[in-house]
Amino acid sequence: MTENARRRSRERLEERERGILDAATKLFATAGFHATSTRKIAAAAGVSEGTVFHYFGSKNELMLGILDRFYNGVLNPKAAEVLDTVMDTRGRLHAMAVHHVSSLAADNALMMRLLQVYVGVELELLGQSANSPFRALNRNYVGHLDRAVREGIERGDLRNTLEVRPLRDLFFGTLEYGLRTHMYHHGTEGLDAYVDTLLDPMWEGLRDSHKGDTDAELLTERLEEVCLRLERSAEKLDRD
Amino acid sequence: MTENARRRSRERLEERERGILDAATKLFATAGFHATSTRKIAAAAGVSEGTVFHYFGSKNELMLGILDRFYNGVLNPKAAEVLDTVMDTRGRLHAMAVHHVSSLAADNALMMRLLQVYVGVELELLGQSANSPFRALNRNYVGHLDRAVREGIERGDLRNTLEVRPLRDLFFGTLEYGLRTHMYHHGTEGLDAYVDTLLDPMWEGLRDSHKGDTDAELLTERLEEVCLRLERSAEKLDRD
Amino acid sequence: MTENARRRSRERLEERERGILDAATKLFATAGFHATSTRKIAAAAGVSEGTVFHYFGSKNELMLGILDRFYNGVLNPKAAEVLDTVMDTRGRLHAMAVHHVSSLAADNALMMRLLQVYVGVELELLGQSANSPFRALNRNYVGHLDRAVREGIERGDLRNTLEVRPLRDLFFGTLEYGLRTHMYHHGTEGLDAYVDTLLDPMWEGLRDSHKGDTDAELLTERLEEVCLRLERSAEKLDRD
Amino acid sequence: MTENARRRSRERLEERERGILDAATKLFATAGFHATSTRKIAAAAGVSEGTVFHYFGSKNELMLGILDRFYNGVLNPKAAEVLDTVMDTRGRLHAMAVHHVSSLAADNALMMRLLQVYVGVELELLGQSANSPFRALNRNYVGHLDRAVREGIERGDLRNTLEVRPLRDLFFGTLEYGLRTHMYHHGTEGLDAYVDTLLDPMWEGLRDSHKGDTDAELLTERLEEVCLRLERSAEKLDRD
DNA sequence: GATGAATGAGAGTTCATTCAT
DNA sequence: GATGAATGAACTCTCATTCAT
Repeated sequence: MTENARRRSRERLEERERGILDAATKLFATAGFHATSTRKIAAAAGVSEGTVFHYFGSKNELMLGILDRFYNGVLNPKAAEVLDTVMDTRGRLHAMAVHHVSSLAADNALMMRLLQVYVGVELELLGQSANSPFRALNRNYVGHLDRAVREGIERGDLRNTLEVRPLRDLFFGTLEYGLRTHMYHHGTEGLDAYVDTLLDPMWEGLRDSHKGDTDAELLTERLEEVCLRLERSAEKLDRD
Repeated sequence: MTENARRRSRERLEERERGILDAATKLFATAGFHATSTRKIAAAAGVSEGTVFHYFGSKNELMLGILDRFYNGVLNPKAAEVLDTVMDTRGRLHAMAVHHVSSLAADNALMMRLLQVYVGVELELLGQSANSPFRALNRNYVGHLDRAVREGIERGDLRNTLEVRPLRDLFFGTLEYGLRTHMYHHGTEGLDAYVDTLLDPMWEGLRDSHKGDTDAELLTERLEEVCLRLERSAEKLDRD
Repeated sequence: MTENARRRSRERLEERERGILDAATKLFATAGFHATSTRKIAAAAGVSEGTVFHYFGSKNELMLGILDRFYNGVLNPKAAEVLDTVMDTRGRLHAMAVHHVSSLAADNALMMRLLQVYVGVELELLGQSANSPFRALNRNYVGHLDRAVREGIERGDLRNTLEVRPLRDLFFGTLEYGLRTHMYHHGTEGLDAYVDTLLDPMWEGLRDSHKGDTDAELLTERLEEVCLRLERSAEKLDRD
Repeated sequence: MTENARRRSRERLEERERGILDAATKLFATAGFHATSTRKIAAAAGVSEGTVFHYFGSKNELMLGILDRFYNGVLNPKAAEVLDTVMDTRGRLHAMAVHHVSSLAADNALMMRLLQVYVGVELELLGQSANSPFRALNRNYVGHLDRAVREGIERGDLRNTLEVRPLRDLFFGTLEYGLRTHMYHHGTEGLDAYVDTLLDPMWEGLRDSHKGDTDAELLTERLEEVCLRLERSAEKLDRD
């Protein structure tokens, strides 16, 4: 076999594998894991049923193949890039949030649903064993946020009382829940702006607020707000 | 049939229904929806397979029955009670958070897993239609947080720039994600304390931080209270 | 439910079970275990596939059900009866041999083939574990021959040098091998006569021919012993 | 291509064929025919799946290849040798029995199990057609016993009332059944001694006991045998 | 000659659901 | 009202075999 032929052959294999993964991703995300038969996947990928098992061994490994591709092909590379490029803490959190949300939302939110789907599957298949391959993938990815937070505290951007675990929960919990509800109502439209909206109060809760404010400035701000409300009340009374 | 007999009979029915719900709840949460056959549920509840269908019509309706009992029997009553009893905003958020988390964590985290489980199921059965009975249950429950937030803003406890939707995401997203990771590592132990840890940065991000640092701020607060009273009066006039 | 109805119901169940066993017996014996699908069995028995599994749980248990019915329903009862009725040793062996062979040969030799079939199946499924249910069935049945032999020796009908294990091998090995070859050539025709042909030399080898020894024979024995000793000496020299 | 190269090439082919046969023999005997996939055989033999089919065409032909090698490579040559070397009937039967049993028992009883396995397979594949290649192999081998018996009768060593077919059944049936039970309990240990134990009563049933109706005749006979044996010993001593 | 990717028919088994009793 | 036997469609997965390379 010539060198060329071998390369062409390997490309064909990878193309098939990709095709099966694509089909399975779409179907799992659309209809759920259990409602998607291997037959349907094979048909959607344009291969025979046997081929699916030739490539992935079992339906579960196929699911893991999808997750693996997503974490190691999309999430991790971009997260690492963000940390290498952006330096200020707020910018990092923002970039990671946008990246996280938009990755999950890509392809019509396939992956987001897929992750939800997988939680249930994992429960049935693996209990919640710490050795689950999915846990490993996730642990790896979450490490990027940890680094951003650690360095943010070192630089004095974040309160030094923050612990890393609650922060993970605050960050990913908010983003994923928020993504879910936002997409439920508006799809991917305005998603980036919504991430900002979510990040604002979060940032307020995280940043080291001792930096910079003077009492006078604070006071002014507050008084202005009170005025505003009083004016509104006055208007209301006027209307009646 | 005497009145007594009729009552006894009705009690028996309700007891059976409860038994089936209990068995199904435990099994679904432990092993997942698909991995739990109706046969197992019947066996665990000590009834025949046919009886399960007599009471619930289908496996899906059984699942909905579980969720309904949980929302309307546990979540909603307690949430309403919190709002009626506790008045200050931070206390309300705290009480609701603790309530939410501990309800989900009760019975060895059965319900938490169950909700996860259900997301996948719903996807398979109903797509993501807005008419899903589960959505209705959830919408209803989430309303309690909305009220707490709305009133918190009115009182000036929360920034008036906050919108209700992102807040829901921040609140429930953080709590559920946090509950998941906490229980994964430590079970229910130290859960309440962990809720505090999660709530602290959240609160910092939500509360109207201009309150209170200096004498001037105290003065501001007094002004705000006056403002609030005026607002309420205005509303009263408005309603009448 | 009336008493009558219950009985009728139980009869129906047993009839179905019998029907499935019959169909499976015929198919397994005709085509082999692996070449017979559960689908075919269900069709032959006139029930649905699910029903087969309702009654027997798995294909293997179905096989065991067949063997159990054969051993406990046919072989054992008749063997016990023989031992209770016939008293002289030769008659017993003869009756048991005829019974064994004709039971195996009944139904167009279904059972004989079935046993052959099963040996292979058992190998694949159970290794050759001593706990195999099939071993238990067989051990039980073989006990009848053991008894006949033991009592035969006690009465002086059989040589008292005979051990029970080699005897089992001689008896059943000859009969089954013989049955196989006979049926291969002639079917069941002349089977009983053939059993006699097999039994004759066997009996000669088993019976206590010393009944009736003379002094001359004793002398011969002594000569043989001497001979043996000489031979051994020769061998020793040979080896050195 | 040079002569040498051609030879080397042919050797490689035969080596491969042998490798596949060895692997398949071990796997079939260990796990059974159906439980052994061609994939496993290929892996065990260190070749690709396609190669197995290049050499043997199908799984069944592979099985036949194994049996053929066993009969024509092991059983037949030795049986022929026995008949050419040993002359007295009892010695011949004994040598053949030991040979038969120990061949079957070699390699951890692989072949014995294999034959059991094959019976089931044959049933499924070929029905019981007389043309089966396996029958032919077996018929051929059994011929050796037939010859020993025929000549034994001619010499007056065996009763002239014996027919050849029942004798085959007695001989092979007892040996194979006995081998099975012996190995089940004790493996190959003490196998030769056990063959003697089986052969003793068999011989008693087969030999012409009329030789020696009178004591004098018996005595003569025995003495002749002793002479014969002594002569053999003498020859042996001579050779050294 | 050797490979191993691809096939697709068919296997055993499960399961929610029905309905006669 | 309660039962549980009966169903049959659908499932995941295996496998001997083929054939382009």
